[in-house]
Amino acid sequence: MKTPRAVPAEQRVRHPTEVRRQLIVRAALDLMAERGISGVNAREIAKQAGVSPGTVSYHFASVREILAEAITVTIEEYYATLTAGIQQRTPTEALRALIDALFTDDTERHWRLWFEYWWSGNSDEDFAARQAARYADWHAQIHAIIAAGCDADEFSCADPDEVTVRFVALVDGLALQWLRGAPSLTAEQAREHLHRFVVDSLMPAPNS
Amino acid sequence: MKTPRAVPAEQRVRHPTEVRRQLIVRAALDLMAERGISGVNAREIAKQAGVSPGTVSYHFASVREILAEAITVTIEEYYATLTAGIQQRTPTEALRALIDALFTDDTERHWRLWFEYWWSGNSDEDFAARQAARYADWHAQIHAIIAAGCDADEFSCADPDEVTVRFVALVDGLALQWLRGAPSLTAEQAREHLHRFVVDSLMPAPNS
Amino acid sequence: MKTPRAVPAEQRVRHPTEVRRQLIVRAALDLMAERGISGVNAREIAKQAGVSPGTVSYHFASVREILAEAITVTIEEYYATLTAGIQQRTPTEALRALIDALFTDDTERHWRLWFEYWWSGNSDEDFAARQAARYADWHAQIHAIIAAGCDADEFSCADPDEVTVRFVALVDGLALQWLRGAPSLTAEQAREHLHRFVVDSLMPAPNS
Amino acid sequence: MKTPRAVPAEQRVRHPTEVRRQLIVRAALDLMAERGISGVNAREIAKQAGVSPGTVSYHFASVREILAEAITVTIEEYYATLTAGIQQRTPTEALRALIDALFTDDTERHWRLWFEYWWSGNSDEDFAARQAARYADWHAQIHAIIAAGCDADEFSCADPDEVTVRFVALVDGLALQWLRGAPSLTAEQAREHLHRFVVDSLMPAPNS
DNA sequence: TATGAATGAGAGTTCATTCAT
DNA sequence: AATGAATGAACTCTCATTCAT
Repeated sequence: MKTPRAVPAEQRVRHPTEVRRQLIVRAALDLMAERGISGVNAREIAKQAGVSPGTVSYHFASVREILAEAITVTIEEYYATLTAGIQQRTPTEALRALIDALFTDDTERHWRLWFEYWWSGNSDEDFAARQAARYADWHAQIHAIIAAGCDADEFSCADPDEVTVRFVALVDGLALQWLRGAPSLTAEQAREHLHRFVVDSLMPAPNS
Repeated sequence: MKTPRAVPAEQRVRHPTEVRRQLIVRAALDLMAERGISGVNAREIAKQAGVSPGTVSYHFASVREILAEAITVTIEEYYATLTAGIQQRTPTEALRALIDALFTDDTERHWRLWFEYWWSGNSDEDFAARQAARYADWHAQIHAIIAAGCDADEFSCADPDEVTVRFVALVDGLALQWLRGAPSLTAEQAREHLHRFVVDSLMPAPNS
Repeated sequence: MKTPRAVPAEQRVRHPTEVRRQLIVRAALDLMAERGISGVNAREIAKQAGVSPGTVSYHFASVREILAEAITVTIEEYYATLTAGIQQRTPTEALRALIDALFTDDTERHWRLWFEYWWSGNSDEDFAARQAARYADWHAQIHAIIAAGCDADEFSCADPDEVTVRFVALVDGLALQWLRGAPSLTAEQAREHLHRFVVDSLMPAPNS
Repeated sequence: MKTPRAVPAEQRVRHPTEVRRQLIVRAALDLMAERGISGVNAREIAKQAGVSPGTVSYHFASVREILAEAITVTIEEYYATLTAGIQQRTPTEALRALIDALFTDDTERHWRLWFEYWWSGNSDEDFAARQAARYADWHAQIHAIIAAGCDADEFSCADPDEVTVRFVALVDGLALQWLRGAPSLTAEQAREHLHRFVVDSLMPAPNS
């Protein structure tokens, strides 16, 4: 998860723009995870990336752009991880895998960056639109799994829409408590709570 | 050791420190609600409060202190409002009143400031400790209502702790979706969802 | 040597201007000795004196004036101490007493303040004139003792003026090394050096 | 996170850091000599150096650092001048050359800056350590000349250590009187006094 | 493509002084 | 005589951005 901090300094390499952009974005991500968004500035990004401030400006129009790009990358990677665990399983297994992937030590960084960035006031319209779409996707994916489970009689659900909203809200709310750290909720506890929620809401006692 | 300036005075209004501090905090809150936390600075606070920058520094040691104070005030007021609606009611009525008070246009500002400040990295240890205590209070209050309802046989609940955690997480998660604005959840929908959650979790069908 | 830091705060007393001025000057001296001249400001002087900033401004036209007054007081006291030890003695005893009074732990504060203030750029013409007169006095006093010793055949000196200049310069130079602290010269060593100087220059071997 | 400004550029001159640092230090020295240390600030240094305030900050971490560097340069140059006149001479000639180099109109600026800075409270530990070493060097150099003179029978001295301390103190004390300007001692008189001191202390009448 | 010295507006903070009370 | 809230210019330092090389 940590980008190596290679800073040759003497033998500076020329990279195609896309490669250099990625290196800079990775450097920015490391800094953001370490010091928080307000602790990141152009000079530090340049130093972390092993290039001069001019190089950073050459490849990006502004620091804002770097941060937005970095957050986008973080979220893409996170969703890719989540989605990867879902494919080709029964709905029950899919939900279990999803919940287990949501809160891990690896994902804490993603959640933290995401929350912090969201409220930092740095997001522009373009970015907001993309994230809204991403969030709708996430919502739809949960809904699809639940609906499939209902269809296959794995789940017994009166209202899949209702359960979806509740599930998504619960995920965000538990994440918040987890990151906030008080009254301390561990990643494991958050996962267990979600598993219980699935059982309670979608798998009622067979004799009822 | 440099010669200082004269003071025109015009129409100086004098206030006791406590009054002036409150005026400055209110000015800061207005700015924070309008422009976000990163859009607030000492000069603007002074202008908004109708005083000179020196006056702000006279009453507060730092801008950070103003922001922390402002957020504290916001939260205190919000919790006071919530708590006011709870007293002297049956548990069922108390929960209903609480939910209706949680998401209103008035409270949006509180939620927004609260989230933004939380992630801004401006909070110090002292502040964090106070907020953790406040959050624990909130948790305890919900738990008390639910437990009282169970004791009075208004609610039927297997595990009050479980329900409390779920309720609190749901509140935060719905608030997040509401403020985030995508996929747009209105305050009314959030309230309705919570009301349904109470019915589902605490008031099962009587014949069961 | 330390002014007590009485700060009643509740029961503030009214003092005649001269008394209040002295209290403020003493407070300023304590601060100057403790933190150096650049570490002293109007607010701190007021706090140390147990009065409000306004009171300081009421009694003094400027901070500069307080500092000048404070240094003047310091020097007056120092010279009074030096002079006290000289009266009614033989020239030899007078010089000995003088040298012993020059460098003591008590006088370090006086020297330090004096040097620091001298170079701080705060001295105005009025102050400079008074200090020049004071310095001429000091010079004359040394000269008088030496001349008296020569007249009384206690000292054998070819040129009293010459010896006076050398003695005065030596005093200042040793003080500088002492305060500077490197290569460490103690107060005792400085005194001994001056005593040897007196013997060398004014009391040659009787058989020569 | 605020939008920055454009740069007019006009006639920007670019220098390697080391060159620019020296130019800034020279500018600071000019100001210090003219207005005293307390009259120097970052803005003025920038203006004097013909650069923007930002450029000053780019090359130095703080104003303090500039002042310390400036004083160091001053002292280095002064000692270099003194030392230059000493080499390859007899001890007698060396001392004469040294004394003549000590007090000249050129060196007044060095003495003044040195004294002023010493008491300004701006010096840090690092600086103090370096200056202590420099002062020890100076002491050692005087001692070496005197000892060489004694060995070569040019000087007749009972105690070279004693004479060294006295010589160094005399130099500082005379400098103080010279710069202080009251009771006015000229550079020429100071030099003459030191020459007489050398004759008195190290070159007694041949018949003794 | 990459550099890094240069920019300058603006940030937070300090502080001697004023003046209504 | 004493207060202390208020002032505002001036301070040092930051930093995203520019541009000649």
